[in-house]
Amino acid sequence: MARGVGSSDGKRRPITARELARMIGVSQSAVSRAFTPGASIAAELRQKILKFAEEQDYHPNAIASMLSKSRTNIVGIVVSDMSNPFYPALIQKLSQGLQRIGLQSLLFNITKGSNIEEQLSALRRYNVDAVIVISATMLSGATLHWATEGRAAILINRVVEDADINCVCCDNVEGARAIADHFHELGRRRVAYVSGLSHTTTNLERQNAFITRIAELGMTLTGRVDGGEYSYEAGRRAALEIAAKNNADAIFFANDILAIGGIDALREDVGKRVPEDISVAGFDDIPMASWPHYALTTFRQPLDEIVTVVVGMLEDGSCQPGQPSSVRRISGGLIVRHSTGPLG
Amino acid sequence: MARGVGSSDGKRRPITARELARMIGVSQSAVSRAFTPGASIAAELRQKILKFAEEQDYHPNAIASMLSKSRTNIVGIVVSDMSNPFYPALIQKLSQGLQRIGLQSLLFNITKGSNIEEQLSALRRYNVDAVIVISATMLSGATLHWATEGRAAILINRVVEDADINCVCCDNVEGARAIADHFHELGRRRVAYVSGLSHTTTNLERQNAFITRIAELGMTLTGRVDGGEYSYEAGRRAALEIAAKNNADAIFFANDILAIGGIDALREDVGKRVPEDISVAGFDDIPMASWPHYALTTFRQPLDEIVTVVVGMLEDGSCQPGQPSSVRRISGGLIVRHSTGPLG
DNA sequence: CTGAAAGCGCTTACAG
DNA sequence: CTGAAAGCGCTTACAG
Repeated sequence: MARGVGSSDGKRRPITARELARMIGVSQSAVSRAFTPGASIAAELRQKILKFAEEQDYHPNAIASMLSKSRTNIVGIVVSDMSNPFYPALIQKLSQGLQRIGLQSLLFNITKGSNIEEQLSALRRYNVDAVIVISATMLSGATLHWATEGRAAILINRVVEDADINCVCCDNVEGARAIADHFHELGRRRVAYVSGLSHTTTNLERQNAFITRIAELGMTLTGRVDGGEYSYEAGRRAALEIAAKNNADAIFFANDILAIGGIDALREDVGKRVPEDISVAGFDDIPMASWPHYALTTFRQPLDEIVTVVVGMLEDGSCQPGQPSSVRRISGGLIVRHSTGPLG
Repeated sequence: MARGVGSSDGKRRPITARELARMIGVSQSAVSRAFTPGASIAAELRQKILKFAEEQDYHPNAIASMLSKSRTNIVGIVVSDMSNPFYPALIQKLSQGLQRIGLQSLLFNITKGSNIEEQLSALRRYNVDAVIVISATMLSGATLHWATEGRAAILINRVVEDADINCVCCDNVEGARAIADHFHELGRRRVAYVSGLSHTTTNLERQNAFITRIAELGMTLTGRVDGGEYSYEAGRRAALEIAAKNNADAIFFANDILAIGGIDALREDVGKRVPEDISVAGFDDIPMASWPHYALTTFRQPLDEIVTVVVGMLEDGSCQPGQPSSVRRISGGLIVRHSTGPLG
């Protein structure tokens, strides 16, 4: 076998509990108990052992612990698209939230094309305690089931109502309605909608709520384009398409990165003024949305609350396989900026 | 103990090698060998076992394997700042590169303020095979040594020449000189420099090379500001400071996200034209650098090559503790865009 | 090539 | 409260 990571040259083996126990003259069980909160061990013995451990730089081997407790304290985080700036922010907050309750994050970056089950096989072999799926797209229902069966699982920003699975999701209906209402108040009447991936639940919820609401308000849907992905480039292409075919005076993009691409296309490629000629709104409130050139009106996804709910479910065990699954909708908030100013 | 992730309710225990072996009527060793590439086992036996395994949905338990091989196939990735869009892109490519050679990524998101060694303690307890440190900042030399001692380690974009540690880094000197040369060709003569964190090696290299080069070229350094962090907001603040005090006709920002903030401040807050009044260049080539409003001239960090080199070092074992450490400089490339157009 | 057995370093009933 | 011992599910010399 090739050398490479893990070959043993140069690595000093760390000291074990048994060795430490022998040095102190206690049993190995005692050492284990000293490191187990709530274990039945005399306070002084624990102190003594911890002191020696410190001196000898002993740390319990987590791998051995995993094996005997059949619990890893590892959460698998399944992601597919870090190019949408919304995800890095979420992942960062999430992994920090998990760290706070003693859970580590094992990152699974799935890519289109290659065999996804193969990419996720480590999820099962490593016996992660829980799976958090952030990639709204990419995973079919079957793969999702396969990847999460028999273990705690939470989907973020993807909803599967029928299947027995936990979902934590921004309130897309609330958000899409808020955008529609906002367009209406601004006097916009010919609106268009741009989706990222039309079949995703995130999109369906936003799209249906938006279209329903504009109909209620007596506005016209002048165009609907599917970008094919949630990206800056897709937003540009979609905006061009809408500008070419429709006379929309407002566009709601399914998320911010699409909207930002859209604004650039409208201004740079088509020569439209945003917002004077056409209002643009997005969804998420990524950092770039507040950059002055875009000043994008958007519906904020409450990252902190989402993370709090997810971490809470992991902490209280309510996402365990035995438990009834739930769909948690987290309320967001409309952020009005310049991209939806008055007609000019 | 509280319920929570890992409590056993509802989880079916997966089948073990011993159970599978009994079903087939072979030894447990045989099952293990069937799953070990290169193990001495008859081809037919292996096929038979793999077939049964498939049927019974048996997968070797990676935790047990880790314990007996004392090798985890896990790489700890230490990150501190995912808000700079350069890092998500790097992490994504890196984790995919690692996955390709069978390594999983355990993410460590360290945060200012709290105890870093505590946050990194899992790095040791989990016995990761290797540590990749991406956070240029945050880690003191001592912490770095503590976190990586005795195991394979690679620093990305941070260089510690004296310590015995592996570094993979974009050629900052090449990049900073290229920017200086480019400013000079454009006829700019009064240049300023903005750092993110002045004490980081990344900054020192870029700054020193830049300042040295402009001196060689007979240009004047009219200002130097430290942003205090690599962020959009810091870039804005720094640009304002420079605009207020100096009459610079070009600014080199230590990275793109600073430069983008700088452009916005110059245009929105100070009313300067970029590039007609002042040229702006950055470093990294993040996606936003190519957005038309910024069209930022920058020095591209070759992400793919960096990842290739890192993965290669992990694969061939050259980053093992026993091996001599090395500093690998990866060559980048100047990307000229509109932000450094001719004087207007 | 194959199996029995020791061992990886913990946890945790069990008995005292 | 404490220790001896079985067990977590693999890997891998060792003997055949």
